[in-house]
Amino acid sequence: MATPSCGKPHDVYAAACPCRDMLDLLANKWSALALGALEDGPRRFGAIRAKLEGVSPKVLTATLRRLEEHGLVDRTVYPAVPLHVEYSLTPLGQDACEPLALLRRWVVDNIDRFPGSPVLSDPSVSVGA
Amino acid sequence: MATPSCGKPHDVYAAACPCRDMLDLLANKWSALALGALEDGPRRFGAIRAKLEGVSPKVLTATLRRLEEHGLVDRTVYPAVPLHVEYSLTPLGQDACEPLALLRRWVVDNIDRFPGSPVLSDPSVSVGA
DNA sequence: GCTGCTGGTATCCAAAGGGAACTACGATGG
DNA sequence: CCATCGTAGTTCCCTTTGGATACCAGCAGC
Repeated sequence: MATPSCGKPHDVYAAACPCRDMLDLLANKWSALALGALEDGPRRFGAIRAKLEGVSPKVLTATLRRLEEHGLVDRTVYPAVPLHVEYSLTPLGQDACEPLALLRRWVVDNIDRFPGSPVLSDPSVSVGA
Repeated sequence: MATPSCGKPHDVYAAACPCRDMLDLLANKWSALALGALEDGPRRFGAIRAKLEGVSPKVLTATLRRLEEHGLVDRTVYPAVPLHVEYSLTPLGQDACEPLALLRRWVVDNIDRFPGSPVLSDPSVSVGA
């Protein structure tokens, strides 16, 4: 159990607990995807951008910087000729990937159960064809 | 493994996949907290609001409506005198709680590893005393 | 000197988040 | 009769974040 220095147990439901900020950081679409993109090893900005389809460079930069600030990713610049920047997970970031990977996976595995998926209501579409 | 009816595997990294929307819904601070607040059974609006310290009624309403729309929670109105509204998890919502609970728990368990936690840099505070 | 590659900023606009006050409803009660 | 309370929101306004597009810097090669 968390043994906080503040003398009371950490609780994501408490507004003042730093947990709240961490949850806000991790419980975020782009953070969850970006960390997942680094699971297989370091990646360059362009590669992450390509993997996270639809992310704008501004938002991706902001997301990565925020993750870096909180010690979840490392940013390494190789000042070679075409400039080369690599992002990688810190040990903490790797650990954080586990629950996020489970969440991403749960979504993928259960998406067809959601109402509103055009999928469910139309048996005529070729299933698994 | 997800066997999507669309013929190709679902992928949260694909911009066009409905998974993206689901991830956006679940990978959200207030959604994660609100679903967790309903894990122990139905709760009333006021109770949820009290548990999720710091949430404004506007945002809570929006969050719950969005979860309801996507079939994760049920909203039941008891038109008694003082008006009574209960929110509860659907089976899908209950399932979604598992990965979210793991995430919340990971945050609580690992918060002290984060740099920037005032905690780490000050051994004078009684840790686990 | 122009193009291309890489890794971003700058700019602008729309959407979401957040705080505080206000509404509707009927019971209760002075 | 009017005021007050409790519940569950809604409305307003402002700030923050997200998102799309355009542009910039440094250097290789042509």
